[in-house]
Amino acid sequence: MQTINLKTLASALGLSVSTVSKALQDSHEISPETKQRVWQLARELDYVPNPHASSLRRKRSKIIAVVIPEVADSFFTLAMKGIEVVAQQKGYHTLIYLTYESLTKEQTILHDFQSGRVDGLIISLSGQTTHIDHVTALERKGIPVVLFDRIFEGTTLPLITTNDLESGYLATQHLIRQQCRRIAFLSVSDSLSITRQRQQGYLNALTDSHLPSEPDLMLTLPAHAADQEAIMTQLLTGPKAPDGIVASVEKTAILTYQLCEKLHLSIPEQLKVISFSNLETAPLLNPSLSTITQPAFDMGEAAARTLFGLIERKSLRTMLPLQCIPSVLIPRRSTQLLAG
Amino acid sequence: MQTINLKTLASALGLSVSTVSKALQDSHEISPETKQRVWQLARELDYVPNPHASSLRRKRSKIIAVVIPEVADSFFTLAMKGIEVVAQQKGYHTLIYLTYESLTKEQTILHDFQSGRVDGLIISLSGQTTHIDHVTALERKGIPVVLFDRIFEGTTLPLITTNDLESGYLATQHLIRQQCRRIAFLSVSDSLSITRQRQQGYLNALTDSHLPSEPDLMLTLPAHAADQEAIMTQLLTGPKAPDGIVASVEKTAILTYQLCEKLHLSIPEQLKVISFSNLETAPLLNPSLSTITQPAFDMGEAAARTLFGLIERKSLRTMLPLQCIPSVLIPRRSTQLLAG
DNA sequence: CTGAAAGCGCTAACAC
DNA sequence: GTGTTAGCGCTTTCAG
Repeated sequence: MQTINLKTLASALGLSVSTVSKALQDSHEISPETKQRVWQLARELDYVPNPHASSLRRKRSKIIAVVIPEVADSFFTLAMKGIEVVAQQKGYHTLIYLTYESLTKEQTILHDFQSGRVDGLIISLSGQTTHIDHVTALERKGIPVVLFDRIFEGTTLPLITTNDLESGYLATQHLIRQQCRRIAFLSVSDSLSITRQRQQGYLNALTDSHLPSEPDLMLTLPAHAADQEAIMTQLLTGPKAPDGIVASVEKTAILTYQLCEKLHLSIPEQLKVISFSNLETAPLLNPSLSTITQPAFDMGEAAARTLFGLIERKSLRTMLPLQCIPSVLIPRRSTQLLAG
Repeated sequence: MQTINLKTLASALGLSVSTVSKALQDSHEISPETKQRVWQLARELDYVPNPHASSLRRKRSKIIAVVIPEVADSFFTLAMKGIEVVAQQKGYHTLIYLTYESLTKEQTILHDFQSGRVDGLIISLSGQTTHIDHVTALERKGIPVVLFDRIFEGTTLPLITTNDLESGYLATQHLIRQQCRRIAFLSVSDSLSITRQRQQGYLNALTDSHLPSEPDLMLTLPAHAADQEAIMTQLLTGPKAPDGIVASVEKTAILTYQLCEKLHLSIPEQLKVISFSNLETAPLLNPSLSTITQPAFDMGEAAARTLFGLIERKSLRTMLPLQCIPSVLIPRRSTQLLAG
């Protein structure tokens, strides 16, 4: 089976390659009749243009890259979908990369993009990422980048976030109103801006309610599952155990639930829990989990739209305002105040 | 900033382009000294090869495509991760496409791959897909394809599945042993082979236990959420309501839970539920959900390994045996038999 | 061991 | 309105 390309079409039609090329692109310089002939034959022979040749020549690939730390989290799954919807609509293809929270991997992946492999990048930073030289390097090479969710503070790159500081505040305030007095804050990385924001919100809420902040109650869990469990057990069973938990990451809330079951601690009686989460099953958990629900899909969509904005009219690279799409607090049974 | 390519390197080193190219590929025809010089300069100037040029010339792209119906399901999220791990390890890039259960979209996406955009494809078919001409067309053009999870019966394409028939049987048998007598089977598509397999397992189990199969108890839910709810409510509140449910798709189990809460039906007292699912939170639901847990990650990994096997030694395209990775039944409270 | 040359398939000046 | 030409950046014969 001979692969069919512009040359095939051209000679079959007695036209030049360039005429066929222009006809297929519906160029105004080609007569309607010729276009018709070209289109028809192309359809008959099922011509599919070679994207590598086109990308090489045009110096743009119609491909974007999405780089995220993990996918086992409902947030990223939803965000990815938001991105994919827009990309498909725009006729772009989407390369996906997971960094597994590793800065090295992130750097390697991004470095490759110097080559012109992709026309733009949407990235949520790894938990290890403490500087973004590898990201700004791309920007400088003219490859548009949009940071979303796990952004980096103090950069002029376009950012899509949610109101992490405020949400951290509201989550904590909610627990305080439910009469918690010893509130723990759980995270998995302390280098991330979203974690710091959420934690700052937590601290602000404590301050505003004249509650002390105790370092022992602010836990950054290690990567390894066994260690996580040990540390958490220590927290929950210690003499100064908390009566409320703000889980800044879905995973830590799940861990809390698991341990509470194991340790026979009852939620919300002995411990109230609220989590940043997009779990569809949050209302169905035992007990149903109070959440700060992030607009994951919308954030993905916004990131993609912003990126295509930059790709399509690179010229006017005006400073884009930070786009902040608010999260919502949904109280459920896990933070319910019980009579008695 | 001038983009640096082979020509840049070559002239800077006083070598020819082809020598530099070969050196970078560590070809044996190049002297060690020359290689050293080339490598060093390449590193200094931060040379990154242009993949489009390379793909065009070599006629392979080092890119694979993953086409799946949805991503909002924990199965596909995990499977994707399994694929990505292998791809990254093999130095391949991964394009991701969602079909949103649409055959048309699936066809459009696959048609584009005729162009040589990707070196191989891993696909789980859309719910609408009733023939796979568009898939075999790729195979015939020499592009390896692996079907996973939602496969098509009666094809010689390599297949990665789990034991759907047996699992359907076991799930149903489990409910029967828990003294259910009117067991419903919920699905979202009846054209899919996995659905048919699971349903056949369900039917076999009924037969083996001398229970009648009632058409009214086999529900294929429509795509639209509102309709789903109406139909399910009718099922659950009707005069011939079931006392057990086999949910062949995670989504339908979640729906069942939601409606039971709304309708004040208690699980497992009035209704027992078991679901095909990979929900991490299944043990934490209220009540904890009995599941048939599919080896999602392993299936993704197996699919990717199989694909790379085909890509890397296309020649020996021996008939690959169907790979079946078994699921496991995990009984939890939602099917518990209660005293009294 | 190194280099010259051809060309992958497509696009974009620039002629005519 | 159509064709000619010259590459995009890389790989790969084939000479030397």
